[in-house]
Amino acid sequence: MPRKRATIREVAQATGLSPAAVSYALRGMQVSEETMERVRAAAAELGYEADPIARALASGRTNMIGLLCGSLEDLWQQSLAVGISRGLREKDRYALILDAVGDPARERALAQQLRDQRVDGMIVQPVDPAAPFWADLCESLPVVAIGDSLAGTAGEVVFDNRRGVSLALEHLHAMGHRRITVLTPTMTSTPDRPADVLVTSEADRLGLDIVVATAPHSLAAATEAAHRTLDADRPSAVFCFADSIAYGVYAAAAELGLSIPGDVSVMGYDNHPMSGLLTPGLTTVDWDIDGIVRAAVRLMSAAADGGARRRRVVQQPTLRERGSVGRAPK
Amino acid sequence: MPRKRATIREVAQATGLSPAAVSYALRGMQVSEETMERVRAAAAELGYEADPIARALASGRTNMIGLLCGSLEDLWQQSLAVGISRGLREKDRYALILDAVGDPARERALAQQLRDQRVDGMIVQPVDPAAPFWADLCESLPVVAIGDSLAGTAGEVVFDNRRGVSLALEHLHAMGHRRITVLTPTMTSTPDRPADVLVTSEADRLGLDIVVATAPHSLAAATEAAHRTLDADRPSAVFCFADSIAYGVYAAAAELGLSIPGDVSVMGYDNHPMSGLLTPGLTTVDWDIDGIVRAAVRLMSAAADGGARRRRVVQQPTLRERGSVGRAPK
DNA sequence: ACGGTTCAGTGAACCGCTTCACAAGACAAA
DNA sequence: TTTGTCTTGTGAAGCGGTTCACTGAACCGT
Repeated sequence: MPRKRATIREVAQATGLSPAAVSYALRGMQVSEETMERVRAAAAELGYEADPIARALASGRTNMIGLLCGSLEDLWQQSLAVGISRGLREKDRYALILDAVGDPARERALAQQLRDQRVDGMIVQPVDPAAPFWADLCESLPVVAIGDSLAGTAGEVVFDNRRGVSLALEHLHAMGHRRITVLTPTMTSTPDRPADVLVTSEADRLGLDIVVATAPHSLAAATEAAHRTLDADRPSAVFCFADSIAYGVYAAAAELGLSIPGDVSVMGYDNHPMSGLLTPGLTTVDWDIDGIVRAAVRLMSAAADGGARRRRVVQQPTLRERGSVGRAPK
Repeated sequence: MPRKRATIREVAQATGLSPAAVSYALRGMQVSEETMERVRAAAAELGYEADPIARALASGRTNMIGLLCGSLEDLWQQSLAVGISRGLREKDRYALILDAVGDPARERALAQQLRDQRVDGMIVQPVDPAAPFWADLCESLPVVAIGDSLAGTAGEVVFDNRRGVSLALEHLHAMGHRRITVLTPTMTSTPDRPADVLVTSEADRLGLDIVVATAPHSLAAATEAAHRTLDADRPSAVFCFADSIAYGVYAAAAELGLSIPGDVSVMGYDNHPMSGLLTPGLTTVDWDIDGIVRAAVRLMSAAADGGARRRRVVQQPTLRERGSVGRAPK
């Protein structure tokens, strides 16, 4: 039978102090060393543990941070979420992890729900960074954006995608590839996606002939999408804007009996741990995931503690060459 | 500027009713259709949204379910967590995901914290199912255990590990393997782990010569552990008690220049989506992850809504043969 | 000895919602 | 008409903390 928890008033009773004094003492403010000790002892004695709900109601702070992911079907984003969740826990906060599954409408709804839930702040990987609601959101609570910038006041851990795309396309170019299909993550109705623009302009610069298509993150769905790409007018290389999608290409290639990189080269983006295990290893653009996690957690903690809110960390990618990109056939 | 949220009193004011009536109306109890309509309209008008914190304090229910994972370094468990989180969200609950990283002490601490956080229930993958605190916990809130049974009142989605182990070892036996190393997930100080017992007894039955060792879930660490195993007195097959660990064996084998299954056969356990993508594909014991997710969510929802608490779902495994287990060399 | 600061601690009003006990009116049964 | 039951709705007391305004005492320099 779960004995009812002790309340602050009981501790007050036990020490002969007022509830207010106990409240202050437990948070180490405004009281003498001696009282503090007395309160601590009594609290320990009674097994007192402050109720986070009551505390949240009174103080307006919940110790929870919303983590709004772009799409948790992406293994890399899963790792990111797990890492951030762990990082926040170390700072004594809880992460409320939600998944927008690449849908801007859902993203909007979840952001709203998270705010209603009274989180102290939000870490988001915006699906639709241009959506207008971000500005309002950023005003009502600290927000840290990962990947893309957000209008309004927000911390940012942005990726130098320009450079990432360069790295990838330049390597493909150097290996002689000219006809390339780019597979970017499917998102419901986001117009003018920055990734597309970047890829197109970079391809132009290099004189590449590219086709942009989309593919979902989940292995089964990505495989299907890749299948269509490879079936049709086959390019000499496929550049996937997420390693998860590249996995789909591997699967499709296997089904079609195509060899990588013999028949088609594959370039990834992320460098998920599994990418090195495939045969051949996936050549990909590496983003230091630990660095991203640390930066996001640090920015969020600072912001939630009332510190600086506007702060920008830029992540630089590196090319991780493995075996999936070969010389283009003549 | 985030306009202050409307409170229930303002809605009461607007409709000329008492706060109590509004409270009831919004939850569809005890009031006439007409008032209900009136309240709804006023609420919509004012943009009223009930404050979950205040509600939680007053009612004692938070709409949050704690999800205590054994080790999120395991990709399969990551998938599980993501799935459950999504499933709970569909039932209008939030998941608070925590990671025990295979440490019973940490598991205990986190369970405690989750309870302090006032979650309505917990879904756990017990690291140490025999720990005594589970009984108390199960008494104070609904608990659904995944994988292992828990003493005390709790819903359970248990795996027929006996059968899973049989499936794996029998297959290895059938393929002629006699000297087998079993790699089970590392956990800090759990004595008499059920998995070990199971494996040992099953191996005895089949007349297998097994060595049990442990390996962590993370790829890097698992690789190192696998390295040690393969370096030493090499078995003809390795049975990994988690696909994540098998991935480490693949990596180690590659480093050592060993071929799978030529030099060593590998058997997994879980069937993570990536397992089919490796070369050769990982032969593994498949647990229907969607089924597990659905069952866990269903049991938890029912229990948290005050329904049946004791309920047991048993999952049956199937063998998924791919190419990583070959005939043992003579 | 005196006004002016600190310091430690108190009371009471919240925070915004739920819920219990009860009341008033409508309606049916006796 | 009286009594009893049902339906709607009300008032007020919580839930368990935090925080603001304030008091008394001690301490300070002059």
